[in-house]
Amino acid sequence: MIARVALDLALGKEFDYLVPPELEAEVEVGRRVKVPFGQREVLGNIVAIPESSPHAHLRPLVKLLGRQAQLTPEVLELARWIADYYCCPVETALKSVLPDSVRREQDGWRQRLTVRLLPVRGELPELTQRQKELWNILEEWRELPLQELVRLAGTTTETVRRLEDKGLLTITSEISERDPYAADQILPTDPLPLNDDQARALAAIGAAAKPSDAPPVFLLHGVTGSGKTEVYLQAIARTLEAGKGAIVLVPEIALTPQTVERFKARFNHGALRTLVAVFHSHLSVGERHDEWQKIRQGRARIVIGARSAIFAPVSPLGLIIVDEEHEPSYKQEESPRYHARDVAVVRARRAGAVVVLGSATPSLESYHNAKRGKYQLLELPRRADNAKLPIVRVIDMRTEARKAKGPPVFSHPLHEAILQRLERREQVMLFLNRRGYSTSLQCPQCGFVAGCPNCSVALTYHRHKQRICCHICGHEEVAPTVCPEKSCRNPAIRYSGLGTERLEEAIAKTFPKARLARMDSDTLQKKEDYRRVLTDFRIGRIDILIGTQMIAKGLHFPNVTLVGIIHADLGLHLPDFRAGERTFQLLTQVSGRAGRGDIEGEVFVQAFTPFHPAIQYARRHDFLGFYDQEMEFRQQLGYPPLSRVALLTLRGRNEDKVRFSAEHVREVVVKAGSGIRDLVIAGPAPAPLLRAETFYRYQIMLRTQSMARLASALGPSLRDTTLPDDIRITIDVDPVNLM
DNA sequence: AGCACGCCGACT
DNA sequence: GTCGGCGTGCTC
Repeated sequence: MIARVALDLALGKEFDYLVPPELEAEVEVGRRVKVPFGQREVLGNIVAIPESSPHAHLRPLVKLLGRQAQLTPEVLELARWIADYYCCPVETALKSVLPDSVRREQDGWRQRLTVRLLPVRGELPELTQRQKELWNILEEWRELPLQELVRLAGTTTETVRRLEDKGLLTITSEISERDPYAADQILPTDPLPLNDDQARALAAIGAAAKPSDAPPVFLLHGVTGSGKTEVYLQAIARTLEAGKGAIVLVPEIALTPQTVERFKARFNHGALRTLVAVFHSHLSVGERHDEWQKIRQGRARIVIGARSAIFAPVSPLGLIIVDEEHEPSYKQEESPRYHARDVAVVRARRAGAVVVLGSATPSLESYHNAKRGKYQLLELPRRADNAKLPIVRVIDMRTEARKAKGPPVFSHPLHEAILQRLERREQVMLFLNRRGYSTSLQCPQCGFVAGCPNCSVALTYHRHKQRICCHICGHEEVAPTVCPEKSCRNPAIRYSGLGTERLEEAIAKTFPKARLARMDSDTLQKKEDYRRVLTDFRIGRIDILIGTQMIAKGLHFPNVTLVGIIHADLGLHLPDFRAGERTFQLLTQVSGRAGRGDIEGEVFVQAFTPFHPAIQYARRHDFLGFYDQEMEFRQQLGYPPLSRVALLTLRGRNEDKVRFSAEHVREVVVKAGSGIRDLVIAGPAPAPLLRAETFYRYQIMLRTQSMARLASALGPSLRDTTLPDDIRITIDVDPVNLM
């Protein structure tokens, strides 16, 4: 018997081993193994059991790990698809598909000494005072961890051992499952009544769950607060009733205890009682192992987690939900560079499962698929509590700048609105997607700009630290007080461009009585900080919350009636064809923070290009209008979703060498893609950020409608291309970040 | 990935 | 004479 093994080394090659006769019965595809490899031993996964091997001399495998195949056939196939489509070795795909916690050689279970009461035959023997107390406690519990018993009885393990010697109890080592949510008190909840739109969506999803050969992908387009989660919960309930499991993907930042609790509360109790497994980056290795095993063993049938939860071994799988499907965090920015939303669609199709992609601002890709009938569109156009969408006012900062001497931090109307909220004891959120004090430091006399020595960006001034910092590589230096240019030394160096630190200062100066908090990665060093600030804000200990990205998503505070977007066009002019889409999404999401509950919200959008479509359509809450307009632009330039993109990036420390290698790679691509009619090859060109972390980068952008074909041609031919060893190449299929 | 093999320069 | 630098090639 032969086992074909993909080793835990990205060699892009599988190796065959003999199966020792005594292991033949246990060997199966997907199982982890330890095998000899040259002078050492390495771990890997059995990926096939072939009849014969092209190799004459096979060595026997050392041992099998675990009790059953860690990779289900379904997940293994998914890894193969990822390797093919995202152009990486299968081993690299396998690395993402199986969590580290279940790849290890030693068993991942936590063993604990457990004390169990034994039946007493006849008379109870003579016991000391301490022993008697211990006995009484154990009689009540019958079985409990040794540590626990010792704590309760206030004695030492020695006393317990004495009782063991007398034959009154046994001490055994047993698996004890870790529960990251053990401390939480979760009260059960019942399904909520649905409004007509929700009921219609649920009915469509439910009808699709009936066995069929091609269950549809639904795009659930629901405005912020339209009650998408309740639809998810009830759709999951129906999936469980049909005897199948579900995977729920949420963006990492939305994976808060509240989100998890909402799912646990519904399914940990009642007739459909099932365990809910949770995956997120803050779990320990051990917790992750136990959560994974819960699913693998079928004790948990619902998984909620971030990107990598799409690989959870749920079987049979009936439903996949991808909440906030437009979120860029679903794209993994290292190899394998997969997009969890797209993997979800592929996995569901193969498993015969239903997919629900939910968003208030769907990605153009998904909405386009819905429009051309590839996905089925479900709409939730109203807020579930019938609250109105906030009024959005766009403020032209050009005229504001003309009125003042230079651009003000906040406009007159926003100033007035903040004053009014403070008087009414309502809360305000101010959003500015840029941290630090000012974005650049410039000498007006000689033109000097403080730039990063490692990256092609200006250094950001951080006033609190009195340093200038690079937001790409982390380089820092002391902020100069005079122009550093030797021949200049001008003391009047100028700081320009607004960051959250300066916004906070300006607010503090203008509204001295208001209680402020700033949330960005500079103020939040620990994750408790995040929770603490949000709690303070929720209970009204803060009047004005200032923040970057991180306050934009998913948070809801009923007393927030005003949201100010300080610089709406910040991201609009980035060299990225999705700049408009991102801005539209961000403005819509941030606006959604205003006015839940019974008070109508108001949003002020400050912009220097107030008539830009991304801003105007967001102002009118008009997704469809934005979509049509943006699609026209994408069409003209042949960008996604009308084509698909693959981005090749070469990086190295010598710019000429990088450029030269990129030219060479272009030739390789021309050859590999010769069979693809609509292939457009652009570049090589310097990356938008030419230098990052001391590396020069050049890019080649490929566009085609047949990405699967291109990818499977590209992967092997680029792997066969030899480049200088100080030049690295990455292939990003369906890139989300073009920088 | 990591380890051996191999072929040239410095040194107890 | 031996120790060790890291280029090249191989591992079923």
